[in-house]
Amino acid sequence: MSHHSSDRSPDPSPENDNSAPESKGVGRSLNFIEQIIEQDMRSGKFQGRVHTRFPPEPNGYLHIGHAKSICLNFGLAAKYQGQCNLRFDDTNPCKEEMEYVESIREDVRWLGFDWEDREYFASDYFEQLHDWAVQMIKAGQAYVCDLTAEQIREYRGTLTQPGRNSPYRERSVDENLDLFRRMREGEFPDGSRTLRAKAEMSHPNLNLRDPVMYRILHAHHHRTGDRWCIYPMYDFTHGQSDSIERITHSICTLEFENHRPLYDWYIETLGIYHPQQIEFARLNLTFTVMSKRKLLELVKNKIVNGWDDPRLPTLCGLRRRGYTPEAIRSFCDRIGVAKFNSTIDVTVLENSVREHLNATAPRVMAVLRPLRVVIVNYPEDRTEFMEAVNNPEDPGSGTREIPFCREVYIEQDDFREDAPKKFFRLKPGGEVRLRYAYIIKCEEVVKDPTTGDIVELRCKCDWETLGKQPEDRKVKGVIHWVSAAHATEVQVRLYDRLFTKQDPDDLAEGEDYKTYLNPDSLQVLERCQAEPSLAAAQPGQRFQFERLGYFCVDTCDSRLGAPVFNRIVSLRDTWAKIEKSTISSLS
RNA sequence: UGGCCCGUGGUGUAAUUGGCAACACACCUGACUCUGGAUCAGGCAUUCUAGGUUCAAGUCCUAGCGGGCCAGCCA
Repeated sequence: MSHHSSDRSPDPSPENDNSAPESKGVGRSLNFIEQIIEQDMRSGKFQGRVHTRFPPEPNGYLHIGHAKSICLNFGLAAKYQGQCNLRFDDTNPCKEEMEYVESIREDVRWLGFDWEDREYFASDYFEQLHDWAVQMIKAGQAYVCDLTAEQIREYRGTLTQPGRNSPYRERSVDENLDLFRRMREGEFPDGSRTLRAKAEMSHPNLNLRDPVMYRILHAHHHRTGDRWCIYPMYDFTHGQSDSIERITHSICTLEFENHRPLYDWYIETLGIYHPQQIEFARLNLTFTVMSKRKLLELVKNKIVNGWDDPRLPTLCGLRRRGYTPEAIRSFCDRIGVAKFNSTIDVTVLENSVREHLNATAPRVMAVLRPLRVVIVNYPEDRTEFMEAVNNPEDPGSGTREIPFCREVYIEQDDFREDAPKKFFRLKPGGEVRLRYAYIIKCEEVVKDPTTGDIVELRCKCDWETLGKQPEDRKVKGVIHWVSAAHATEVQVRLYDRLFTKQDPDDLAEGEDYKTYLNPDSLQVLERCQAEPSLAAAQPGQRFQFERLGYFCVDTCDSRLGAPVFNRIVSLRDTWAKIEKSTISSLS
């Protein structure tokens, strides 16, 4: 058995290199889709080709669940030297808009994937789809049905009972041809007729009980305008679109499993190239919701501030929050792909950003809830410049100088009048290290006489402790600080999980998922004190505020010289855990 | 009580396809540290149940149990 010493990857990729997705871990085991692909490679099923596609419907914003699908489809293509198309599945003119098309393009590109010139729309295939429908009518495999939506439902039967044939099922080919032509020409009102496939009304799979192929919809389509008033259904579109694009592996989510027999049936009936549909489990994340309906509701009801609210699992939300594409890709990589319906712990996502940002984000000091500290033995007119490391994980990032003077701000949390046993920050009479500066001792606590609030600490610094440890005692605590005279004031937005419940959809009778909205999911902190260099921070830049977390300069609300910081994710907080566990062990 | 799909630590995903259950996250110890960060070392499983086949079963067979999806002219 060989012992693996800790070896590091030779050169970490530069922060903003977002061009090429990292290759999948070599030697890792294959997921079930890769196994199918490799089998197909061996058998020559698709002549060794791999061609996938990402097929969103442009009726909403992409979220982290879509990222799983995007990474899967584009990742598979890259891994097997194939290609991946971007295809908009736009067969329903009532719900789809160009706004969504653009946001989808942007999000896929941001994630780091390139579909080159292979951007397609199902609506581009409308003419071909129509011809195929005519072909089926001529072959006696499709008919125009005059049943209303309600009647169709009645005739369909139930899960346990077979359906009955439509009375219009035996119309002649000529009559069907004529009726379908007139449907296309706009002669009939919405919902008055449909074109249905002549399949099997007693089939145990309801999808095969004479599925609707075309419906009448006098609606303006975002791309085809008013050219059509009949629109094909998903089932009559998707497989054929895959076929036209010569897709090999058509990967979709589990709920389409029941549709695969119909997917196959249309393609066999039409006698066209046959891609293989493969289904995988969609992503679920703890402490959030992922359904389009709920995301839309949160946005529409202004429970969050738009689709790119940093608390949302949308890709634009995560982007604004400060998540990196690298982090999301590595997240998608580590959650795996399977058919089991699972829920991923959100900490896996959080950890993915921490990992990437730990390696790449420059460290700075900022005090969120300032407490003034006066170092009484420090000269009033003196300023020293302390050398600070920009990123201990990246020696090449160098150092910078931070001003230090008689008055500094520290975090309110870093001082405790009644300090618990294991608290080794500042307390009355106690000592603590100011990071990159002196060890100070708290001599006096100044309080507001009326409110009793602590307003200031008067401390003394030990001149012998700059850059070295005292020999006679151990000072374990190190806290961050900002020089009061030099600090720049910034706004900080502390984001937390949107829901307080692991699974907001796991509800008792009469409960609504919105009951579990986290009231503290956003905390806005004004007048935070940051080290001077941050006045020049540019929108989109990411930093680690030492001991606090990773923060990103907001791209919308920051002003020149007045940056607004979004908390991407906190640092792991061991102290919070200790404190929490001692509290719970007391009760 | 119809059909299809799925059950492996707390959460996910593996297991060279019948050969010592591995990896990540979470959690718990400890070491180290001028970030209570990072890092390092260690701990954490009757593979849904019951039978069966086999020298050997997470993997194969049988029965059961549990979960998901489906009755849009949505995708």
